Amino acid sequence: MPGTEATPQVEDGTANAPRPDRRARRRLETIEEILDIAVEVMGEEGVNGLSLAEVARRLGVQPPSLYKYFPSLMAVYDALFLRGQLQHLDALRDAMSRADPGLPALCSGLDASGRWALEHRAVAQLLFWRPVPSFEPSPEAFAPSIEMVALQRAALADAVAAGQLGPGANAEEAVYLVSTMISGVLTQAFANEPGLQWGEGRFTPLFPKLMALLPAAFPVSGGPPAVWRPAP
Amino acid sequence: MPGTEATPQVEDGTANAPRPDRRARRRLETIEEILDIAVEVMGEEGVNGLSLAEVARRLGVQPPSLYKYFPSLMAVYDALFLRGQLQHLDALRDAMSRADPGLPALCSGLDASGRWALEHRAVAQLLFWRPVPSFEPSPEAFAPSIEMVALQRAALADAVAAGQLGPGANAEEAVYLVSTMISGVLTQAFANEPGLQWGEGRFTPLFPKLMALLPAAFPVSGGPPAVWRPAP
DNA sequence: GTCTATAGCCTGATAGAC
DNA sequence: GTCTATCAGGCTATAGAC
Repeated sequence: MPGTEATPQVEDGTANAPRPDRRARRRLETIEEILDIAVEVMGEEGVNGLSLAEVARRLGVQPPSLYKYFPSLMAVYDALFLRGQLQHLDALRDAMSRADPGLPALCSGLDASGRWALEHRAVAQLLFWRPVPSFEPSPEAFAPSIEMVALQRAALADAVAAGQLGPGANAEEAVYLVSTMISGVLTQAFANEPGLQWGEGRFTPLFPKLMALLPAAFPVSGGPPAVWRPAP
Repeated sequence: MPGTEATPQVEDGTANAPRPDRRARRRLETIEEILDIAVEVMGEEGVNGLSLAEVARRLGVQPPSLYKYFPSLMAVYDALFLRGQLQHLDALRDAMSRADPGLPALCSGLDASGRWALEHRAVAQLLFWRPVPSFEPSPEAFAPSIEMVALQRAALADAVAAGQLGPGANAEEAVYLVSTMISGVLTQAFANEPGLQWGEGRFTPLFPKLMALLPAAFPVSGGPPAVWRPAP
C-alpha cells in the first residue's frame, strides 16, 4: 500500500536508505525468482527432486541465504502450491467467462485447465497428484481449490437450468465425475507422453469425447442411466 | 528343474554341502523378502522414498549385503516393476476369464484391475504413474503391459462382434479411452482418499458409471458420436 | 554371503562474522 | 542479506576381511 510511509521520496530512490517499499518489492522479486527456479528444478529432477541446494546453485547464492526467504523446504513447496493454485484458477475462470454459461463454459474451462496443466507439468503434479508424502499444503494454499470446485459446480447447475444436462448433474457426484475425466487424461499424458502438448498424442484428444459423454451420463429425459454392476 | 544334479540327496539335506537347488531356492526367497520390504517402505515413504539402506535396516542386514542380490537401486525398482506387472496382469486376466466375453469381461477385468491397484498402491504408482524420473523400466519388465493392452483390445473386439458396442470400439482409440477412465478414477482415489478401499469414497464408485458410458461413446447404430469442439 | 570400513556424494538447517 | 563454516545426517556403492 503506497503512502503508508510518512517520508515521501523520489521515485528512482538514490537516497542513502532505500525506500521500504522498494526493498520489499525487491524481496518479492527474489522470492518469485526462487520459485521460478524451483519449478525448473522440479521439471528436470521430478517434483520430489527439488532441493534448496540446487536452487541456490542456480540462483548463484549459498544455500543458507535462501533461509532468509523461506524457513524450510516445505515452505517453498507451500508457496509453489499456492502460486500454482492461483494461476490454475485464473486460467479456469478466464476460459469459463469467455464461453456461454453452462456446458460450454464447463468444457472451455476444463480445456483451459488441461492446457495449463500440460504447460506446467511439475506444478500440476504437485497440486493434484500429491507426490511428496511429507508435504501437506497449508489451508491458505489449499483455499483456491475450493473456489475451483465451486466454479465447476455452478457451471453444471447452469447446464441443468439450461436443459443441457439432466438434473443428475446437480449432484455432488457430477463434479467428481468431471474431475475424474480430466484427471485421467492428464495422468495418461504425463506418464506416457512427456513433451507433447495439449491436443497432441493419444490421450489429450480424448478430452472432447469425454465431455461429449456428459449428456449421456446425465440424460435430460429423466430415468436413471444404466450402470454396469460388478459381480459379487 | 529337479534331477539336473548327478548326486541325489535326502530331502531335508543335512549333508555337508547344501543341494544347489536348495541354495537357489533360499536365494529366491531372500529376493522376494527384499521386494516385499521395498513395497512396505514405498508405502510409507512414497515411491521415491525407497532406499536400500532402509530395506537393509528392516531386513536386519547391512546395506552392502543387498548388493549380492541386486546390483543397484534401479535394479530393485525394475524387479518391483516386473513383479507388479505380472501380478496385475494375473488379476486382470483372471477376472476377465470369469465373465462373459465382450463388455462384461472388459468391465470385470478393469474392476479387478482397479481393485488390485488400490490394494497395491505403491506398486501401482510405480507401474502407471512413473514417479521416479531416473527410473526407466527395462523392456523385459515392460513386456507384460503389452499383453495387458492386447487383452483389453480383444475384449473390445468381442464386444463389437457381439453387438454390445459399435464398430468405433475397434479403433486404437477405444483402448486409450478405457484406460483413461480407469486411470482417472485411480488417480483421484490415490490423491484424495488415502486408506479407502475400492468401492468406497467419492471416486471409485464412479467406475461403473464410466463403463456404462461406453455404449454412448461407441454407439451401435452407426453415425459418429457428438464431440464438443474447443474454441480456437 | 555376511560383515566392517569407508569413499564420496548429497541433503536440510543453524551459528555467527561481516 | 550475504557470506563461511559446520553440524548432523542421509544415501549409493565399493573394497576387502572372514
